[in-house]
Parts: sequence; C-alpha cells; structure tokens
Amino acid sequence: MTEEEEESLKRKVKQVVEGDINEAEILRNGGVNKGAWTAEEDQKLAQVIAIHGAKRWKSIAAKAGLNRCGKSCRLRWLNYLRPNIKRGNISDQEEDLILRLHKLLGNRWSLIAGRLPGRTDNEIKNYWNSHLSKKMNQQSEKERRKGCKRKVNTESREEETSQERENSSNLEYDVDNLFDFSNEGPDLEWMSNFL
DNA sequence: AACAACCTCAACCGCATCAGA
DNA sequence: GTCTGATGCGGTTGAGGTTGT
Repeated sequence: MTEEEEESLKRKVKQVVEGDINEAEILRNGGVNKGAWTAEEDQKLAQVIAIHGAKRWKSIAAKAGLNRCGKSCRLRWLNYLRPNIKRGNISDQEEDLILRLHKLLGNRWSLIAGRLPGRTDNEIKNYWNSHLSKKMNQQSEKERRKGCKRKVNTESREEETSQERENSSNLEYDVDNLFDFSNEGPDLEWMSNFL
C-alpha cells in the first residue's frame, strides 16, 4: 500500500470513528446519504458486489443496507473500489495517449479511459481539466503568437493549406466503429500502432 | 501564524440511451 | 409502439489540501 493510499484510508477510518455519518443530514436528504463515502460503506458495498455482482445498483444499495442511491454506489465502485484501479501518477506515456485520444475524440472520456487500463473516465476528465487543458491553452497561445509572426509570408502558403484542410476534412471516419474494443485486450499496443 | 487564492479530485446532477415489460 | 426503470456519460460543484503573501 502506498503512502497516499494509507493516508486516505486513515482519513476514512477517522470519519467513521468520529461519527461523520450525520443522521440528521441523511434525514434532510430524504433518507438518502450523500457526500463522502466511509470505509464502512465501502466495505459493505464491496461485500455485496462480491456476492451479487456489479449490476442492479438499486438493489445492491438496498442489500448493502446503505442509504445511498444506486447511481452513487455504481460511481463509487467504478471510480474507487473496483479491482485493478491505478491511482495517481499518470505516466508520460499515458499523458501522451490522453492528449492524442482527446485530439481524436474530444471529451469522450469513457472511450479514452477504455484505452488506459486501470484508469477511470472520471480520473481522466479530472486530469484533463486540471492539467492538460491548461497545457493545451498554453500551447495554442504559443502557436497563435508564432502565427502572428509568420503572417507576412503566409499569403502564398494560404492556398496550399486550405487545400490540405479540405483534403483532411474529407478524411472522415466513424469514431464509434474505430473504437469498437470488444475483441481486444487491455494493452496499449493497438493504440501506439494506430497513432 | 493567519489568511486568501488556487488546485485537486470525489461525488453529485441532469440528460441520453438502453432494455425489458 | 410506448412506457418505465436502470445504466452510462459528461459537466459541474464543493470540500479539503496546498501554496503564496
């Protein structure tokens, strides 16, 4: 267990010990508990999923005796409790892949996450919003500035590039077909070959 | 030391889509 | 064909942590 994981576990245990599950709060939310999950809730949820599988989330919530909606349980499982989840430290290779895939797919986080084993769509979305979007903005700002400098000699090049743009826009492909992963393993080979 | 500003990320919300009755 | 509940997805929020002044 990494230090990071250990710290987060300690925090959760503290929440339970200190009784952060506030019953008045639960009642205010119409009997549904909201907010941070406790270690106890995680444990209950994991146990029920181990027995009944990760489907019918509403009944999972009920079976686990959690005052949570099914959606909340599903999210918790997918983003946190599911086995083989990698946490933190997105590698350079992964970052590069995210950038390329985002260029290709836009904000289709679940598709992007599908190509990064152990990563969740939520994590990638967060990573993009907090790290990469800034990076991209800086990059495009740089390019914009460069573009201004070069403006003088672009007149003749303009015709050429508009032709290129037209050609590339003709290069349409069905992203959903392209990303039919049903027969593939979780390795990155496919993508590196493709890109 | 105290406070503000900023950052990160877990969790929620609303909407779209799917599947079964 | 349509209704309804379940599921999936992307956008957004807010608590807690970190950094700067």
